Amino acid sequence: MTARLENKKMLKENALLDAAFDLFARIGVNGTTIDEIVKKAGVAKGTFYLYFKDKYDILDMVVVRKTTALLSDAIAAAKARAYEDRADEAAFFTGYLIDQLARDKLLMRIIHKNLSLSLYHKVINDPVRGVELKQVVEDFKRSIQCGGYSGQEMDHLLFILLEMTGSVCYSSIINSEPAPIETIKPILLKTIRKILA
Amino acid sequence: MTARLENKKMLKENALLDAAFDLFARIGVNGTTIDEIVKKAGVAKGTFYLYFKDKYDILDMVVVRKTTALLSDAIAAAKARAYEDRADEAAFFTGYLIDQLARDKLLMRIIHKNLSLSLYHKVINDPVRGVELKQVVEDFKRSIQCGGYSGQEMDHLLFILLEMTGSVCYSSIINSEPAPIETIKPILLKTIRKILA
Amino acid sequence: MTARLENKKMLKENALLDAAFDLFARIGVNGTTIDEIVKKAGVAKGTFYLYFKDKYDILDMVVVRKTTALLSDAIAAAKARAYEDRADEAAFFTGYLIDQLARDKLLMRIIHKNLSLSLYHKVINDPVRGVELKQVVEDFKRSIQCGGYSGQEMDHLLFILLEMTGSVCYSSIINSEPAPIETIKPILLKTIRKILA
Amino acid sequence: MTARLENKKMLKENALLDAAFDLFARIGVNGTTIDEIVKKAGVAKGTFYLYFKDKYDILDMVVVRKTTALLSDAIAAAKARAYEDRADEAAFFTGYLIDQLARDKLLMRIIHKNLSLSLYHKVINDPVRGVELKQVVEDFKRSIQCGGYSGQEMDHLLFILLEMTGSVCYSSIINSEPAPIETIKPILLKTIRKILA
DNA sequence: GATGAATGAGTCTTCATTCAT
DNA sequence: GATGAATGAAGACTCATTCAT
Repeated sequence: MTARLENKKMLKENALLDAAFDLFARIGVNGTTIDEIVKKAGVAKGTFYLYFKDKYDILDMVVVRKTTALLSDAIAAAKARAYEDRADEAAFFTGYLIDQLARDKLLMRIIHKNLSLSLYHKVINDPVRGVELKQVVEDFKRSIQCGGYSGQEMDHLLFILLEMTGSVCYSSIINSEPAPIETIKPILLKTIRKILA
Repeated sequence: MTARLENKKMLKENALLDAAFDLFARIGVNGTTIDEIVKKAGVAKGTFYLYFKDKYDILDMVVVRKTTALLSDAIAAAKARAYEDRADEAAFFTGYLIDQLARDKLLMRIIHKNLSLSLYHKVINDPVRGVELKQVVEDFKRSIQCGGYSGQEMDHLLFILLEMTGSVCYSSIINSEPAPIETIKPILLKTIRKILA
Repeated sequence: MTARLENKKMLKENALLDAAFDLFARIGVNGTTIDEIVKKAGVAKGTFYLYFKDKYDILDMVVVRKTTALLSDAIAAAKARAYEDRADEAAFFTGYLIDQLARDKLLMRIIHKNLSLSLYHKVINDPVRGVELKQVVEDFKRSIQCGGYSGQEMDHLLFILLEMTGSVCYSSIINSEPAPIETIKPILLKTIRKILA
Repeated sequence: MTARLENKKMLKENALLDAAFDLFARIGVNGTTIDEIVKKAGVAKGTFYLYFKDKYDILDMVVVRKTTALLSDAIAAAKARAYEDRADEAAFFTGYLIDQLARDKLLMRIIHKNLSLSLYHKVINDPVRGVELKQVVEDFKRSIQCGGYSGQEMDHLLFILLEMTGSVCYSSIINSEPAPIETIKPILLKTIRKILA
């Protein structure tokens, strides 16, 4: 296949992924039909099945793509700062993610509702960008070593922090509950700091 | 209407609620059809619409009922202990809830996936048991007054603790991720203690 | 059965007939459910079936009752005038009916859409008021004897006049099409006069 | 799309329209189900919704199609006769329509029961055949100018004549009430002539 | 590869009718 | 007679998936 044709193929696939992302985030996965996706993408219905098995297949692709892009972005931003202290870098990293998600509510919705652990592993094991991601996780763990948690506990603590951050941000960003993210963010960071103290 | 008839009506409604709870928790709300609910409940299809508007109506009823029962239960257990210290009582309360949810995975699933804030308010404003619930919330807040948070922040902190506990327990109890609840529980409680320190 | 009890029965039946008339005229026969009728009438669903076989049974009753009342009324009004000339009486009779129907659109709707010939015969053969009605018909026929129609033709002409009047009035009264009844009525009467000339 | 495919599409749509026409006329609109229509048309249920919104959508299409064909036909027949006198042409036109409807009872039923004014306007404003139709209406009006009606009244008179003709023919053709159309037709024409005298 | 017409299983929802109380 | 809870057949509509072109 020529590069040009390859390109045309990618165009269709991307159009479908973009359309699906928007509809899933706005209407919800259940409320979205294949018909709406292909119409929004401007391709024929049959074309959908050339690229994806079904609705949940494209959902996974969407989530992986968006999550990878988000994390990749955060890594690049953090690297640009060239922090010497691992803890500072981790803090910046977290804050950066919160800010991104606060800005893009659709992204927040999609990721929080559909990022399962299996998809997370798909992201982390991506041959291209997985390496950097794993590095970030390691850095993060090293930065919290001083909190009084054992090595084994630390893995779990990271998970607790992620779950806490994720679900609190979701409620705050999407529903302004119990308050807008501007109000919640400092309290959240203060709490994280207390945990890591 | 005679008491006997009234009773028969409640039997049908309860059969529907029980059937719906089980199916929602096992198969998921979307995967469950009205047909399955009525078949499991042993009533005719039309009977469903005698008591509920649609699937989401009965879902709300199920969640409210189960949440109310769970909290009511926890309150009774806490009162039986007659704690003098508010913090001790709050700790027991939290632990009791975790244990209950660990024991009943279906309950964990239903509540975590479907307890919205509006439904929470329905529970808390129940004329019969809402009073006690509000008292528990107040007690909890008083018990964490020493954590270095302002009055306003404290409300938000309670929310953060709830979200953290809820989402971590869900993952741990349902998927044993990142570890079984027996492993996670002490780390979670340790973390809460650090936050409130 | 005592008169009092008999009376209570009639109350229910009348409540049902009144409710049905209103709903049929407003929502249409197909759009109306038994449930709505009994709710509006304030009786239990089962009670409906004590008095009527189904929706179309009560519809017939409603139409016969309303048509009989309307014609009875017109006859009484015509008699009160004590016309000497049959043609004058017939003209008054027709005008009276048009005015009544123009005033009561629901009545117009019910009668035009549901007065079949079989129901008309039920009305005309009513043992109590049928005699007067037949007399009116005979009077009418005699009054148009001069129009150049044979005896056989005259029966059919009466029908033509009724159909013309009925369908034109319906459209005019209900939809103001092609113009309001005030505009149409004189043209219609002028036309009838030309036919009978 | 190829002409062949386009053709196959039209076949399905036509099959549905034909099936619907027959069922509506025979069983009535309310008595007819989508299921019966698709079964008779030999297409799948989903196909129905590809072409029509619901039962009332296809009903409108059927009525417009049939009415347009009928009038188109009558115009062609009248033109073939090349009448010099407008009144003669109008008389032929009316008679032609009555004969057609007497021959095709289903057509009579569908048109009389479902040709609303809004649909009539759809027919009359058809870009292809609407022009001729409007011409016929104008010719008709000019032909009755001598009846002693003012210009404004004439519009309404045309409506009165149409309503009279339509409802009388319906009863006579469908129910032979008060007599078969062969008997009624001359009386009806005689009456029309008297009105226009 | 791309298309989009066609399919029909699957679901929801309504409502006339029954019958135990 | 009166009630109204219960029924389940009937019907409308959706939508993922296929396949001939």
